[in-house]
Amino acid sequence: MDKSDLTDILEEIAVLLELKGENPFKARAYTNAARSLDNYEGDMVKLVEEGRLGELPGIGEALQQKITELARTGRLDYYEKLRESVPEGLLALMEIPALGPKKIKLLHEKLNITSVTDLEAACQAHQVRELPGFGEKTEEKILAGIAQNRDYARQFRYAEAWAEAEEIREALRLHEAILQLSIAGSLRRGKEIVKDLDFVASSREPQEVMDYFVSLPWVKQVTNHGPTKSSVLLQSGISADLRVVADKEFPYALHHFTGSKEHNVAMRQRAIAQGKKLSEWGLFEIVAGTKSDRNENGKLIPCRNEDDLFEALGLQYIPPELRENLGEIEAAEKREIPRLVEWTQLRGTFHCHTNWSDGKNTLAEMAGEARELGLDYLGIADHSKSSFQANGLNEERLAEQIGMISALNAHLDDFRVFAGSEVDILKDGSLDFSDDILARLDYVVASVHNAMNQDEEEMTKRVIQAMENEYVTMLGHATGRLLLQREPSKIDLDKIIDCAARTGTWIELNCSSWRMDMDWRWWHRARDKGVKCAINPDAHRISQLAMLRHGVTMARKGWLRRSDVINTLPLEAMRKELAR
DNA sequence: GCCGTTTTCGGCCCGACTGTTTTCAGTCG
Repeated sequence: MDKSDLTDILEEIAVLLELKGENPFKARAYTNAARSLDNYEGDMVKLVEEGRLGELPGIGEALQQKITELARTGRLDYYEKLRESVPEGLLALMEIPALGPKKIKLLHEKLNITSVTDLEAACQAHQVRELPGFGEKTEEKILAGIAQNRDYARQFRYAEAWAEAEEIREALRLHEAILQLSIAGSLRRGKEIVKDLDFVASSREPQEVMDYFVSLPWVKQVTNHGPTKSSVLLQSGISADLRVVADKEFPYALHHFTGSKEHNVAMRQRAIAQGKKLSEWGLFEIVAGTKSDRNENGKLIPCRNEDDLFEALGLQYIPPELRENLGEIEAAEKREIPRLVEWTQLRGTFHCHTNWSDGKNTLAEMAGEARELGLDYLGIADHSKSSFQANGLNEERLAEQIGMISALNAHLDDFRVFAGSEVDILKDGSLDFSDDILARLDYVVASVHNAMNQDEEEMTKRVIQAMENEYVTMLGHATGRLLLQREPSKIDLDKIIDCAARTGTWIELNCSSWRMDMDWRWWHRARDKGVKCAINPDAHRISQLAMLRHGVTMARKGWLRRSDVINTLPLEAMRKELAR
């Protein structure tokens, strides 16, 4: 049983306990333990065998026993009994908005509902509205929720959500009652998948701003319309929240609504430990002797911006991308938050396609656009012959393209096009071109495009073999995932990272909106082993070169500095690097 | 179920909004 199976079970136990009406803090203990395990980067099996699970935060004696039983036998008696005591269909009801453990429990007890189908029928028969705490509106909300979930549990890729959020932000900016405004939430943190758009604004006329927000042209439906907080469903299917506060409250609100939830919990606990209280309304000094009355906030510690807020808690500023409670608070305390890479530091990029294979634009057009973006060099890496579905180049066409590129370079001053290839890593780990062909290129991206369902061992071996080839400059899209569409291939990224460190092979951060691969969660580890990152847009048309900006966001989320990203090298240094 | 420079018992982050009530529980983020 691997770690993710284990944490899934712990999280399920938490939900089951809630549904049974157990002590909610007990349920939370299971959630906390799951997260703690998830964050542990070492060898979990070893930890279990050595009986050192208890060293992880949030894992005490009882959970240590349960996790050990699960890890060793793949089963847990406690869990199985718990499952038997709760009808299976009830778990699915948790996905329906407006329904939580309490209401589900009541539905089950009073109407004997055990599935979404039961619930839908009961709503249609108007039985649900008769229950205490329910009513006509709740019934309608449940029916709408069931329909929407059926439609698809809507999630959105970062780049698409960002584009929409920018439009709305620009529209909001036009409103003269808005003083400060920012995108917040998981989007501001650079999560590769988001569920909604969050905005925070400050104003003296919050009601006006609320009314303006819910009447924006992209709004399909208003789901919440309060005096300081509103939620809408947009035409695109994504929902958006706006919170308005007074100007002096803006930094606290921005921090709060940027999250993550886990980061906020840790920050609040830190505040409490210092005799302070942190909420979306402010950071307060709790005056000694006063009763901890809910409405008694204490003395506000003034902060002009988020920098001040972190400083007031004895922390270095933490960029939004790092706020996942994955060590950033500890680092900030020691003043060890690195200076993260910035978009303007990128000097070029490598993995781009043209109309020679499956791209839409010509060599010259791609080069022109890259120059327009302020880059000094662009690498072309069209597909190799085995990718016939993508019109991959054979040896002759590749030779011809190399010629074209040097001709193009001849009348480009202070810009350079590098000739490369995205060479298929074949099923057996060999490459699609022979070494003497690869030797003629400026660089080589090696990628897997077929037989993506190999088992982990085979896939890992296959990719490592390719990376060991001396002509392979970098590994393309390490797992082959397509966000919200195709799961990543099974591959041991720890071994891939070790191999990259050993062979000096770069690993790509493919920032196509569908990929964002290798995932940000692995870069910190790669960085610490000295592996270089190449941020590449995998652009198939000129407009996709702009994805580089989002690639930098993901690199930042992976704690990467300028020196970790190879394509921050200026042209001359890059020429030498490639020659090496 | 976890945890402890006030605590080994009694806390556990905190507040807005909705829909139901007629002062508040449940849900959500």
